[in-house]
Amino acid sequence: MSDRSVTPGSEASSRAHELHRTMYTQESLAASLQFANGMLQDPNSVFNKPACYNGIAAQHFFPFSAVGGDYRHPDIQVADLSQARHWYPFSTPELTGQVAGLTTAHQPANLSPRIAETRDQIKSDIKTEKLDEFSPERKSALPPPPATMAPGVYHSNHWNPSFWPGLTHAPAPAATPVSSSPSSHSYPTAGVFTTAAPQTLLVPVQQTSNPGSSGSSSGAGSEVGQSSDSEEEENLSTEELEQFAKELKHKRITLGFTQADVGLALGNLYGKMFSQTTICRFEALQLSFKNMCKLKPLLQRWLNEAENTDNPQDVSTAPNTAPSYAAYGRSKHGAVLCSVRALQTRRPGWTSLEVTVRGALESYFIKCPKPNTQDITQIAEDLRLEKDVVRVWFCNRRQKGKRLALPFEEEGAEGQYFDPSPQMPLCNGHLQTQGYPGTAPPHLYLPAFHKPEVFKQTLPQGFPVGLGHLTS
DNA sequence: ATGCATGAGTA
DNA sequence: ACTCATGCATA
Repeated sequence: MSDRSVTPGSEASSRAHELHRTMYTQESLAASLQFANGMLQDPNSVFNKPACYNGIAAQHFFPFSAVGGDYRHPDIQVADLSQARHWYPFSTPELTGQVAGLTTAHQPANLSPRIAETRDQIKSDIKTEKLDEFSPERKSALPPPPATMAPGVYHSNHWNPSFWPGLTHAPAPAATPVSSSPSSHSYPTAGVFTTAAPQTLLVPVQQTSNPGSSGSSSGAGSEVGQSSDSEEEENLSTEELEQFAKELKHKRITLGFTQADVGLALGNLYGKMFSQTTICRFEALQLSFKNMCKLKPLLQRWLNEAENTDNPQDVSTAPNTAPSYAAYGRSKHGAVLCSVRALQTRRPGWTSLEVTVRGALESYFIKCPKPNTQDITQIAEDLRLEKDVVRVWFCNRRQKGKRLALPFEEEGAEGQYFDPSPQMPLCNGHLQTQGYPGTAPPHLYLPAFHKPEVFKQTLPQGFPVGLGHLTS
């Protein structure tokens, strides 16, 4: 423990300027009854297909949140709604308190995803609600959300479709109807969901398609919504995905759903839950193309359902009685948490690196994005961190790098972007701090010089890229 | 919205 | 040991 710098809040300052508008606590909510048995399968096992895409070309991230930023317009009222929905106060396990199987009836019975009271009210309550929202009736009869979102508020000028040149999509096992798909086996623990509480699903899962109303979505309407059971995102274009992401966000907000709602709704509808994080990243185009393609059909269908039903909440989380999503999250060991205690305990392995440490890691990363074991050991020693922490940090940094890689490129420039995951030789020689032997030829990996903007997003605010002890 | 983490699949 | 998909915890 001594080698970890646990400094919660250390990031606050660096990100504060970006978070000023996010005044809410994480939106989160209860899962639906059918999960009460605590058998949530590991999401990863559901879709994770081998899909041989390796190397850097394998995964193309959308460079940045093309959608997200559009909602920051102060003059767009809806923006508030994007954060709003907190009718599910139990964002945390401790509040939910319920563990699968222990109890399933503490959740508000009829949580409507509608926009509640006034935004002001919502905001003012946010902090306090966490503690007093066990009242079942609360928000059960919220008025429908004002669908006032102005079309056209989305401009993702930033995102350049060309980031996914010639991508060979990835067939997605996706959107498998809860109970009758040939590919239903894709859901390992399908059994749990097959019963997907028919009652909570007022909308026929198999329906389909087409929703005329939501059609906008992929304007091309190409892939999705076709057949309920086999939505293979074969020919999704980047434009379609981008468009869909916008549409999803827009409509989700208009309908009064939070990202967490959507994630849970997918679980209710299709047996595959997703976290707020994933939905957020989807909307922000921060997932790999392949992943976007995989999720799109599910989201498309949810959207269709949500739009075509009179009771949006029906396609929502139907959260009445289940433990929060968190309760089903993977524990540090990949197992479903099964005790209140566990739920209330903070993740043991969580490491919060100090800003300076992060900066140092960033510097190391600039010099060598892919340190070998020895490098990692060295870095760990230098920074007094556990090797695993360092290793994971680099893994995540590389992953993140892919998302930040192409923000400013224009069409046809794909080849020159900052390559975040080069199969480059290890940079032993670059970590000179300790002067340990290195053999790899020097490779220039100083994106900061090429993409200053990228680093603005990466480095802690005000952090000097060049650390003193890091001779470059 | 994002940092740190897990775990499956893969090379 | 890495990539990738994904999520908890937190800002």
